[in-house]
Amino acid sequence: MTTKNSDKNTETCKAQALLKLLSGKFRPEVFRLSLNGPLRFSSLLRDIPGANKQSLSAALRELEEAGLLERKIISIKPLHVEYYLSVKGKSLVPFFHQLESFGEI
Amino acid sequence: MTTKNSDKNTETCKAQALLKLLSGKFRPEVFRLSLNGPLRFSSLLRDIPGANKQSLSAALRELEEAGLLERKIISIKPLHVEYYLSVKGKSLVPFFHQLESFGEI
DNA sequence: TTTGGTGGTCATGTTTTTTTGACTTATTGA
DNA sequence: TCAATAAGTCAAAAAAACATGACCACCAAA
Repeated sequence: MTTKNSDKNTETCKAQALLKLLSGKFRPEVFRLSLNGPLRFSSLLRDIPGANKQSLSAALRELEEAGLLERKIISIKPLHVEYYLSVKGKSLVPFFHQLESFGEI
Repeated sequence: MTTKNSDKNTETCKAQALLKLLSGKFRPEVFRLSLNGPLRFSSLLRDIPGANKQSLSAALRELEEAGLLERKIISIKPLHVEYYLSVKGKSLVPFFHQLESFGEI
């Protein structure tokens, strides 16, 4: 088939895009922290060592754009925003567990 | 437990290190191409679109240092080198397949 | 109408990664 | 001895990622 090679390339590109998305700064931390429930921007900033607003913001935005996280304004009083794993995001959980176990090989 | 958090951090760090190793330029391609059997430097250079010697060399060296690839000189005629997946490398195969399927979500 | 809290953005530097092009080593065959 | 081929290395430039500090938007209460 002539499509075989191009299909494979597409797969590789997607795998690479996903890998890149997940491996950027603070992304694994955001991911793992969000396993325990919804997260607020300020708490992430506090809880992730060395995190800064700009990178964290970029991480959250990109993960949201990829459909892995969802963003929800929960209060307008002093303005609260929550980030939580989408269904798609939750489907990556076993992947992360696998990754952590591989890390120990 | 006080160890719980540090354990998780260790896991994250290891996962992150592995993510970095696997997500670098051309690494997923090298990985997937090597599923079909041993690879030569020049064929990788040909088959991976946009690949350049330096980055490819770095990818191969790092994957070898991590124990995922093995390097073998197979001929001394015009000097041939083969790269192939180690046992450890092969153990990552399902992980990559999972990644590729996620890429399509 | 000024202050305070939360959740950001923007412009600018700095650091890390990747690319590029010239050079190297080893071996064979002419 | 000289060219050719495979598999690289090295230094420098270019590009991408990341960090920093200043600033903005929104709303409420004082």
